[in-house]
Amino acid sequence: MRVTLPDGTELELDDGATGADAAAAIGAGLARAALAVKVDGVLRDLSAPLPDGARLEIVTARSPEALWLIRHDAAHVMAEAVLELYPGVKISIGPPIEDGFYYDFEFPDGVTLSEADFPAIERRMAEHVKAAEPFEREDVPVAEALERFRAEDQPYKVELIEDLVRDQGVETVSLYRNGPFTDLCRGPHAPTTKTVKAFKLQSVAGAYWRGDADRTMLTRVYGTAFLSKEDLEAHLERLEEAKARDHRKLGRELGLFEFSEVSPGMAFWLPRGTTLFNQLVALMRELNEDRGYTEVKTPQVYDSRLWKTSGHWDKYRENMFVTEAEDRQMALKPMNCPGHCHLYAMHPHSYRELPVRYAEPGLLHRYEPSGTLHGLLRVRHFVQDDAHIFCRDDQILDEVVGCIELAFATYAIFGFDVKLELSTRPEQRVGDDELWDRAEGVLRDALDSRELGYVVNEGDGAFYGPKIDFHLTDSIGRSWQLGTVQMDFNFPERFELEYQGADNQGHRPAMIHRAILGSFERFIGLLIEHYAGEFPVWLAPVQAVLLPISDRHAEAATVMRDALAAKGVRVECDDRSESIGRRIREAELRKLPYMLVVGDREVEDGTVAVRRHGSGDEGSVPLDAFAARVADETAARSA
RNA sequence: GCCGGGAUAGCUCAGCUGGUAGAGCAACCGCCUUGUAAGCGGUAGGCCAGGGGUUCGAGUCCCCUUCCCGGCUCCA
Repeated sequence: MRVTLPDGTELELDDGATGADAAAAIGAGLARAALAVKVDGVLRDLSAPLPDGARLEIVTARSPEALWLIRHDAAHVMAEAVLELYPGVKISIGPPIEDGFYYDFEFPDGVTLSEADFPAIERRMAEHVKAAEPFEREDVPVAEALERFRAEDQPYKVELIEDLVRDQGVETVSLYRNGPFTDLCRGPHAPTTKTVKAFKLQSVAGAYWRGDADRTMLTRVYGTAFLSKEDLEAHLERLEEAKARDHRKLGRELGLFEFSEVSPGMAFWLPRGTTLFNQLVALMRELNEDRGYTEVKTPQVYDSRLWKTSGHWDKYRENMFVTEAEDRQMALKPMNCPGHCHLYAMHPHSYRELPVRYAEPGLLHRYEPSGTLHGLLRVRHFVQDDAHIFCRDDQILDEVVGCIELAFATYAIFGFDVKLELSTRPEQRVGDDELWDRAEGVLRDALDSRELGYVVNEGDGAFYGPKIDFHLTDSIGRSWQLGTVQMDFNFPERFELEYQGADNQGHRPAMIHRAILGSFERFIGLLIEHYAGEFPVWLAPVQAVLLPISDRHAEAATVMRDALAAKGVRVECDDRSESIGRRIREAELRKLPYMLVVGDREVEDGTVAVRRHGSGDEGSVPLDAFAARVADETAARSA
């Protein structure tokens, strides 16, 4: 038999040869370094027989797949150690993930695991790694595997096998054994456990079996593994550095916002944070205005009647703050759409005026589960840069595409690299399937017309329509939704929205919900982490600070401050009797873009000595020139 | 909401197996009058998250509540 190597050369092998044989045929060094093979692009064990005519690639520590492989190995080694240290543990699944691996366990009653238990588990793992236990694959009939895991009292494995039989009709399953530990596993694995030299357990967490909140809560142990101790150390260091960018820490240090027990999940914005917030509101107003949106303002609290019309009372009430006044049931708005629909319906509309685009930086309240709150990234009180477009059928595609383009144009200002998701009809929904077919089709067409890549999240849409979401990851790799474009034929029906057509008849408009930043709160949280608190000039709450060298320069500096402020520069004057070194240090720590030192020379010449954050003294410039520079940078929203 | 872990001065954190709370920074008051990342001295500051219990005695042990952290489910 023969196989083809990545460089195109062909290799002649005995029939039944394995990946290991192939590696050995190429060279002894490669044979030693080989961890697995890729056969026609699929990762396989080194010990698996190769099919004739395969495209073959030897996977070594240098291959991109190597980390995935050894993290999977590490998960098995961890399960092995946990099973030994905690007899009676039930094992479920343990896959490699981005940056590491985890394994989900069910511990016996009364046993809880905490990070304090990690050293003992890690020690046991290290012993198994040192022993270089081979990973041995065995393909066994389903009946035998079931019998085995039933005998071992491993109900999760039994369930997994039963589901494989039911859903995929499998007749055999593969088991992997390392040392005394055997796991149901698709594989592949490295030849032995010895490649798992550099690993670390990181955290324990709860996780529902099969991600189902109605099922058992398992104990998930997260860890990571690398091919070398150096790589592991570097990774742990990166995590430490990421913590320094955490928006919750920077938000407090930079005096942007606070949280308090008296209002969980709702931010208190300090003056500087509010300035930042308002810059973004101004940006969105400008962008919206350029694209034909008109701003509206709608109420906070509505009679439950409105929420019954929209469907929120049925499908969304769990997430709403409900209250009572004058014997009426009222609720704070969790979304702006019903208010906007109601507003649209209050006046007749002609086909000539469509599309109607109502924008509103709308304050929303959502009663989010307590365990999900997370700094500014998940709150109960937030402002959405929301808009609703009411349009004719023939305008839908252009409008959806326009929203997508606005989103990309906006993210480009910040250098955000977003990922797209298309979410389709959920189980909890209003409207018939025909409307959903249409709505999902429009969104797909819009994405395809711009040749945009996206992943599909089946069943993840809003209860009134499918949506395109824009996602961004935070400093430690968690993904958060920013903007959204949602197609909706349901609300126009429920609110009986109409416009008068050229035929003088009433017609139903289509509706598009869209937010670009998503919420200002979440966006600012991500912005803080993105810039590590070093905001560009246009966003910086304080753009410059004047630093008079000594008390005798304070008056001149104060006059300069007022002059700059009059030209729109957000400026402070730090004339405390502290050393200039101290005041520069503090301004640097506050990450202020500009420090303006004023001494004898500057007072004399009407100049300031400009120091840019992070890059030192840039020399003196006339005060007016500095003001012009800041004005330019602010207007351009650059730098 | 669920699982696990936390909560000590404004901030970051000490406080061994129970014996009536400590540091650095910040703050405040002086002095210094300063040329590009910490000048010097002094003062004040805590119902140890809240509530119950065990104990002669609780920041320390137990229970409950609240909030926070890491995940899961859910979501902008």
